[in-house]
Amino acid sequence: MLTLRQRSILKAIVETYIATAEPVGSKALSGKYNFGVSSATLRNEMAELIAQGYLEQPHTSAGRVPTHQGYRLYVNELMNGYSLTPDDSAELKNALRLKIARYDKLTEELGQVLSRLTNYAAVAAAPKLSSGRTIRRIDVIPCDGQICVLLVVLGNGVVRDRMITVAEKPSTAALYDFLATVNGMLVGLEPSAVTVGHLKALNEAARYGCGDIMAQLTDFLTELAEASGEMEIATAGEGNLLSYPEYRDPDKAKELFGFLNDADNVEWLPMPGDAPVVVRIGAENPAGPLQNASLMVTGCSLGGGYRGYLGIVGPTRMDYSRLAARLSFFARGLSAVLGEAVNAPAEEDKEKGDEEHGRAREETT
Amino acid sequence: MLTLRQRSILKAIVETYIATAEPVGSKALSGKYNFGVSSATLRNEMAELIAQGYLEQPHTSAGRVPTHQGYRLYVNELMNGYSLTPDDSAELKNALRLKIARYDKLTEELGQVLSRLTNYAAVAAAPKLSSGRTIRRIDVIPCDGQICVLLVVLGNGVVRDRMITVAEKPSTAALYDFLATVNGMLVGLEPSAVTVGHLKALNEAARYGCGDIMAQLTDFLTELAEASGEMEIATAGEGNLLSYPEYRDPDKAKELFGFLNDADNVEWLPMPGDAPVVVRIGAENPAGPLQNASLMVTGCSLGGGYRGYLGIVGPTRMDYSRLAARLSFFARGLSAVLGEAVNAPAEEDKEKGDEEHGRAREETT
DNA sequence: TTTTAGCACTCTGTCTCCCGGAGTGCTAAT
DNA sequence: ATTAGCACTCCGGGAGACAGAGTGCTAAAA
Repeated sequence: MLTLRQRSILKAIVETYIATAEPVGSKALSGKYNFGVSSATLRNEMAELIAQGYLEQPHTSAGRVPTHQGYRLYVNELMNGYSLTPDDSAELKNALRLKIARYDKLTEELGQVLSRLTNYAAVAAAPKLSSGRTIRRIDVIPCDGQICVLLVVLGNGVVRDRMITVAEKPSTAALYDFLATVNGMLVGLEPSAVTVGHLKALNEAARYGCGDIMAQLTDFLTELAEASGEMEIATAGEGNLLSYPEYRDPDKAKELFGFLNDADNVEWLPMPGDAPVVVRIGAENPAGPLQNASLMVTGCSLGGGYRGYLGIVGPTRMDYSRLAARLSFFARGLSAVLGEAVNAPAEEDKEKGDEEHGRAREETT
Repeated sequence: MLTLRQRSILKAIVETYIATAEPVGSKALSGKYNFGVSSATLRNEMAELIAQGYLEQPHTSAGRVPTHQGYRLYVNELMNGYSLTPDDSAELKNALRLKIARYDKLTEELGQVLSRLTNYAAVAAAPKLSSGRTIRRIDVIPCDGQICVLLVVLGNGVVRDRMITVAEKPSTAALYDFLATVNGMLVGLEPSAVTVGHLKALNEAARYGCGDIMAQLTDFLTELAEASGEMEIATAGEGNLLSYPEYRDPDKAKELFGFLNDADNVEWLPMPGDAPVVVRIGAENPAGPLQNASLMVTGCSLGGGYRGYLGIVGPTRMDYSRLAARLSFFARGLSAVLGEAVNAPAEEDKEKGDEEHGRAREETT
């Protein structure tokens, strides 16, 4: 229902608005781009675009601003795939040399890197470590005094530990027996698959001063089981948003900051299955404070079949094309690095697809 | 050199300025407090306070604002010890029921709690886990495929782990021998005390396919040794600052945010030995972006002889008295909880000193 | 029928001016 | 030493003026 010319006008408007943050008028537009038509014609076309809901006017006699719908059309059909410049990809690749020594700080570190890379607020999410992994080994290591360490090693090299205190230390032999029993029964199960029956049986085996340990192990396993399937989410770089005129009002900024920092709430983060990059523009977001912000999210493989998610939060007036390209490139690079850490595959197909990272998949509406 | 009356006038000015964020004039002051003197006299005294550097005027014919020096005197000598209300202490105690299941997220979680509790930006610092602890046990746990997990258990129940990949898996027996040798040689040492000699000797012992593991263990130990003595630092709740008029200018806010989030830099955080609460006001801070902010820091015991630090960052116009009280109470409570987790002492002396948390120790100048 | 030129109109943002209010410094009287 | 009084200063907010950018509409041109 939009003519070709209308589409290219919309595209031009979105792009200049993204660049300037100011309503764009017909004259300025016809000066910058060369449509071969006069500003009057542009005005007529813009009027039509307003009628169809792609643009709006802050007030009569102001320039035009894209609506959510306008951005959406832009993202879905209009915007160019962005070619990363050599500088871009060098920068991104460089950022990928991050240390992932500590798996449990992965989300935080990724968030920080990503926010620095994009100059927006970033979000990173990964399944909690125990999620869906089977128990490989349970161990108890006595330390100083009454302290012991409980260790649960899960699939893919994930280790969870917990410090406990015991009333009295079991003998080495008793501990050995205890561990043999426990491991015999629980290895191979997921924490969530440990039943009351298992625990009861183990409790009986836990004589000779291991009862105390058993109780705390039960707690620990329960906790691991409960964390299964949950996502851990970290945000970073909120401060970057203060640069953008949209967030110069500290109250707005504060609202969004507060929302992003409320780590308990993950509902707002889409977790795309296979779309390269999911974009949610303004009102498309379910959560209130995001309704005048935009969110871009992409998934990445964390190795071992686990998926993490990387995203960017910013004003609706975002450089979607460029950011989608960077986000997607970064996520793919990360997948390669993490996949490599686990599966050690050959990796040198990185160069081949640099151009076509830019196209974002439309959000299912 | 200040008369008693001047001191109480300064006190009144600081307190009303803290409450209102607006320059306080002689008339308003004489209306609110009852000094038994007229506003003219107040003016004379205020002029003297300006001459001595405790106050300043944004411009002629405006009210007065405390200088850093004024705040300093207030904090050192003028302010009342703040009595926590029952609500206060209930709230604080409640916050102490936080989960400290994951020692390695301690700083982040504490920072978040503290910022929520105070409505300022908060900072928490703790020594990196490996700092100064001896090796209790080293273990290697084979997982799926070529993945193994390297475990190093340190004193006080601190566990560090690392995922590694090996070219080929050693046999169970070889691994057993290898671990026996490694543990025999390294247990009881601090990671930083492991010498090249040790490693060389171990390398020779690492036959039967364990060479790969040994190399990665060496890396890991080196890393642990290097982290010794370093502090880990986390900030949280920067967004809270946006509420205060001092940070309504997004550029100011951004500068401070950026600074606080630069985790590499810890120079700016004082780590008091025994002072209840250290206060650094404005220009007393070494770091640029903090020079028009204030910082309150207190230490707390993390158990096992380790000390962490908790702090608050905000505008110089802070409610020092109240915050010092809360900070100190929180830190003491935390010390009790963490001390208990490690040493399990009796703890019920908590109630006794609620009144005198408020007095902050002067910064050594 | 589509495009364009022209024109009158509207709205914003900025600048200036103005004024009330709060506060000061000084002087003279208490 | 204190106070009352007074003239002066400065900020902040509101009213008015104005330039600039942009619009909608109409009538002419293609």
